Amino acid sequence: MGVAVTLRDVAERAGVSPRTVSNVVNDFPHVSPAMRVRVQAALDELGYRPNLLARSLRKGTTGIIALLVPQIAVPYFGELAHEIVERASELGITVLIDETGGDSVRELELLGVAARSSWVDGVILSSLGLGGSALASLGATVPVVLLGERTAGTALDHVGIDNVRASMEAVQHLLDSGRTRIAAIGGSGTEWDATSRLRLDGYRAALVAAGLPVDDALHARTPHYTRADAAVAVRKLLALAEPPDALFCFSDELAAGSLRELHVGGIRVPHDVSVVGFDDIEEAGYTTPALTTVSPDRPGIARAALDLLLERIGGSEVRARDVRVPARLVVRESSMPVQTTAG
Amino acid sequence: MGVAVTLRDVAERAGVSPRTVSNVVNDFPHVSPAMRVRVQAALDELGYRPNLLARSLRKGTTGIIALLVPQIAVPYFGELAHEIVERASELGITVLIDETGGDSVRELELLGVAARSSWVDGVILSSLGLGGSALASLGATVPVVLLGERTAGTALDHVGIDNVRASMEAVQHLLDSGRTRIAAIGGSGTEWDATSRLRLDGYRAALVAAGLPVDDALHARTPHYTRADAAVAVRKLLALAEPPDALFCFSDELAAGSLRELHVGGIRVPHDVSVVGFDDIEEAGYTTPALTTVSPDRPGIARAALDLLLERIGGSEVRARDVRVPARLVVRESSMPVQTTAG
DNA sequence: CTGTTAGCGCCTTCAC
DNA sequence: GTGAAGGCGCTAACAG
Repeated sequence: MGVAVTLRDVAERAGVSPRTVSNVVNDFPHVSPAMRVRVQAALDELGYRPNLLARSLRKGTTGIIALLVPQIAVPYFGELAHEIVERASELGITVLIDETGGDSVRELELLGVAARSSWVDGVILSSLGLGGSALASLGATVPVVLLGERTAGTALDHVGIDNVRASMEAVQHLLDSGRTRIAAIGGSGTEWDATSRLRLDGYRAALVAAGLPVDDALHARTPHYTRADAAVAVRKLLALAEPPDALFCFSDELAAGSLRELHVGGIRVPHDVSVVGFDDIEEAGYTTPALTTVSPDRPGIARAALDLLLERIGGSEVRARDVRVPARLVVRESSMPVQTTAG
Repeated sequence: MGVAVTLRDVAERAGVSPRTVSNVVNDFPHVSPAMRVRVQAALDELGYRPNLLARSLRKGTTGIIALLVPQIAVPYFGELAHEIVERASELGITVLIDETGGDSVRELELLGVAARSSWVDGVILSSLGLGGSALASLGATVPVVLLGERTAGTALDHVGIDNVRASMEAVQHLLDSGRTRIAAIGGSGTEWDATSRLRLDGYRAALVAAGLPVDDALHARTPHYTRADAAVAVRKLLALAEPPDALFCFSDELAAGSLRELHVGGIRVPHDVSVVGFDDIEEAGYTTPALTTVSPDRPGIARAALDLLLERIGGSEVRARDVRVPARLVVRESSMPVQTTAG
């Protein structure tokens, strides 16, 4: 497995003390140029690579952060992870990704491990609904930034969008284009799905504001946020005596699944039914028809999350902050006013 | 940041030596039950968590492996990462994910860092085309398993599918359904895209075997494998004097982008043009029409990669192996014989 | 400016 | 069965 070249080996080779070699390696100021050259030569010659493990043990910090997401294969989380990895890389930080499966038990477990094992300097947790009480058991062990909903009360730094507002906007857009029977798709109805609860709130608020009735039959719950879940939901909605003329889906995957199911049912989008999604994943621009969706500022989320985390890691003790990142509605074909989409 | 409870703290608390505590923590055999109980009590009381960093430094192994992929947000890699993370988790291994951007320089750089910094016990590298010569500079520092093409010669363990064969099958399927002007989409034509070269080989071989001419105009290269790349390619192909009646795309994303562009151009799939993709990402089952695609056994890849890697980490010195994982063609609507898809 | 000395927290050979 | 030392490789006090 190759020979481990240590600092001492290099020191001996160069005829100096380990201390001096360390100074050169870490670019410390007070080293004479001549010495620097000499040590550097020995360094190169032996192909020295510092043992990061030993360094971390000594310094008490690793340069690694953990990113905990429900599922890395879910496009939204994949794209989010990409943003975070990219930004972290710029900052010289390595990201360790783990999956929680959206399971709060496993969420806490992983958080606990990450927290106390000293592997990571901090954690970014994209939680589906970790409660504040659950977090109490953790104590203030590692810096944690929460993504998604601020379900942990004000205990943790948080970065997210205004889901209620964004949902209202999306539904308002459907109302503006003349739709009146707008269905909502998504939300498991469990305690651990705070996000969908907020999106549902926004949906209802928009209807109420427009003076429309809130018909519970028009909300189709789904166990998860997948394309497959949407198929079931859409079939149910289409079977109603008064089927909807628009669908507000709580994720783009749900929307994509809905588009497919509508197509299978011979229902034209947006002619017969408009569809709006949520997240603006890459795929949304390439569905048929292209998907109108709520687009959160993902790079902004990554940036804010890392900024907050690094500040905490740096030792900041200010009380938990809540960063609101903008989200805007991207209007594409799936909700275009009907007359403009002859096709 | 919480108080770091060390082994010694626990030892003092229990009135024993650190050695004994260590024995209890690591479930060593020769500890008297009474002692075990006493130490365990102290352990619990103080909330001891071993410092994994120190343990790793001592043992020379971390229980962490690195997964290097071009882009985690690319669905295929996201889904692959999921399989690997899930399987690794079962094995008690943590996965550190990093992105190479498909850049061979960065690939090597990350590999080198991973190799020598002692952070990781091994590396799974999904490379777009790392050359064997490039690897020579690395030396046998860490165990590495290569995914994708076996571009590193026989220096490294490798897991992959038979791209030539799978591509031939896909094209044969198109031929069987009566298509004769079959285009291929994908491949940057650079040195670093071994995968597309093989898929192209398979495509050509199938045509030749069927006695059809290989028309270079029918191969549209793309800079990457994205949906956006496909749009350009499809427009080019449609502008030909004799446009194709089928598209063989080197990724599902290219296929999804193609479907969209064909739709925009008013071309019916599969009536006018059949489309086949590659990878069988989740999305493939939900495009309109649903996508026929080559489906590699992804869990099999994850399993094989981890098995090989763990064996190497365990110290095996056998010469590099090459595991071929099966891939099968999943036929969906986008290539159905025309008469059956009155739509 | 450079060398010496201690540990970071853990595991493990050696004794008892 | 348990205690006492030593060291994994590195960096940070403290001299000099």
